[in-house]
Amino acid sequence: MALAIKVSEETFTPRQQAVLTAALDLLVENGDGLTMTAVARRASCSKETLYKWFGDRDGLLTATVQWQAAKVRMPYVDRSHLNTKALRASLEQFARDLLTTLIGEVSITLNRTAITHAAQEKDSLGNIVLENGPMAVRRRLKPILEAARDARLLRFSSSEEAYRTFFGLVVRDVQIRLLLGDKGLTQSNVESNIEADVKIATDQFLALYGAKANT
Amino acid sequence: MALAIKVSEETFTPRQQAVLTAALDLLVENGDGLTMTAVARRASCSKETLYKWFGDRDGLLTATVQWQAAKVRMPYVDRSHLNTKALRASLEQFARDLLTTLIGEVSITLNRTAITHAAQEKDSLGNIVLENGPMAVRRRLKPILEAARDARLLRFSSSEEAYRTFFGLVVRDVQIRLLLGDKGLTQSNVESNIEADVKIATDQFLALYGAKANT
DNA sequence: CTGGAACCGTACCGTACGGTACGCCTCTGC
DNA sequence: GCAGAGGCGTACCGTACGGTACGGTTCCAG
Repeated sequence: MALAIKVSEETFTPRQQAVLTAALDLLVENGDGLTMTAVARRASCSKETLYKWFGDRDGLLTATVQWQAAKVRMPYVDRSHLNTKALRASLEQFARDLLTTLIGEVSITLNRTAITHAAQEKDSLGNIVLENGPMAVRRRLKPILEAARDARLLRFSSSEEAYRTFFGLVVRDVQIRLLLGDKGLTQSNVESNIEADVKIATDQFLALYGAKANT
Repeated sequence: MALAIKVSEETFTPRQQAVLTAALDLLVENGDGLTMTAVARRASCSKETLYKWFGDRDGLLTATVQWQAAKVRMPYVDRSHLNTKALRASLEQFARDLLTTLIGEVSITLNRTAITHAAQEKDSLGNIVLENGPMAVRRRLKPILEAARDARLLRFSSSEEAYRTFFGLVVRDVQIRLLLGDKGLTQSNVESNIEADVKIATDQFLALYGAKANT
């Protein structure tokens, strides 16, 4: 419902961004404890303003998720002169950014919110998160993989399969465990192992798809 | 906070199971549309009975998740005479069961419910799902991997790392996409590819950890 | 100075839902 | 046959929250 907000083009005023920040903070702190009253109080604005700007609760939620999800950064990779070393570095950078992002509280919150939403025939939030998460990775990674294949650095028949393998090797069971609130997997705990995990995943990926002897 | 229901030992009466079935159905259909009134109506019982049996809404939810999650089946594997072929078959069976389970509507619903719950400092449901999902796989898979290592069929330094790699290779981005409600990934769509995906994942795992030449 | 737009704060309304109470029925043990 | 337990259906209560209305304040344009 609400207004179909196209945040992609729309620029939120600083005041509106402050409101969205408040909303996100509440989401992170409280999960779905996001009530309009709470947001209004936190942002020191009136509920009427919230409804005027965002239409309804769903609109506010959508704007918040959209606005935050768009902030996810993906590494740019120079595709012009790929060699074994540069490819490895690029892959490691991808893995590092992916892991760093998805163990962050913001990512966990956004994913949880979108999944909760998806549990009610509403897929809009899910699509936003998908588009800025896995699909963004795929869009950015595939061209690199294909360039590497053209440069005879990688071998695979389906770049889709290669991308999914990379994703699986990097993410493993980390994301689902974090989403489920696994206590044995604190954020700092994972964080300290990122570098090692990045290296393992990249090694494994190159072992599977590398054209030459691995490593 | 309800009664601490220990479903693990407790046997639900058929009538109670009928109620839990109704609750699960509502969860599957409606996500969080699970209201006490709806369950009572669907199960043709009184709300008073629900509260008597399950304490409160959370208790009913917990019982439902617990009861269903415990139904997840994991393949038993004969560890006595492992050889290359048997190992491959076992791994494929694991991959097949894992994929089949987690693309099912019940699994998706339980995971979504638990994640929604985890978004509110409540980790009980998350722990139940974790314990019967990823952790159950780990418990069952690790001994096999270690037996295979002892039999010189696999090589790895950490069975934990090997398990996680297997999990990642099998699950890839399928689960998160389903949880987020990705429309490009219908259940039947994935289902028809299970066999191929199982084979790919197993091949890849053996390529990485197999002691001899791969395949 | 004045009119109006934007917005804050708060009070208010309607509803949905968790939880309780109660009357009535059915089935079982004595 | 009868008492009591278990359970169904429904009415009811309290509250939390989405959404609206409105008075008061600030700020700007003319």
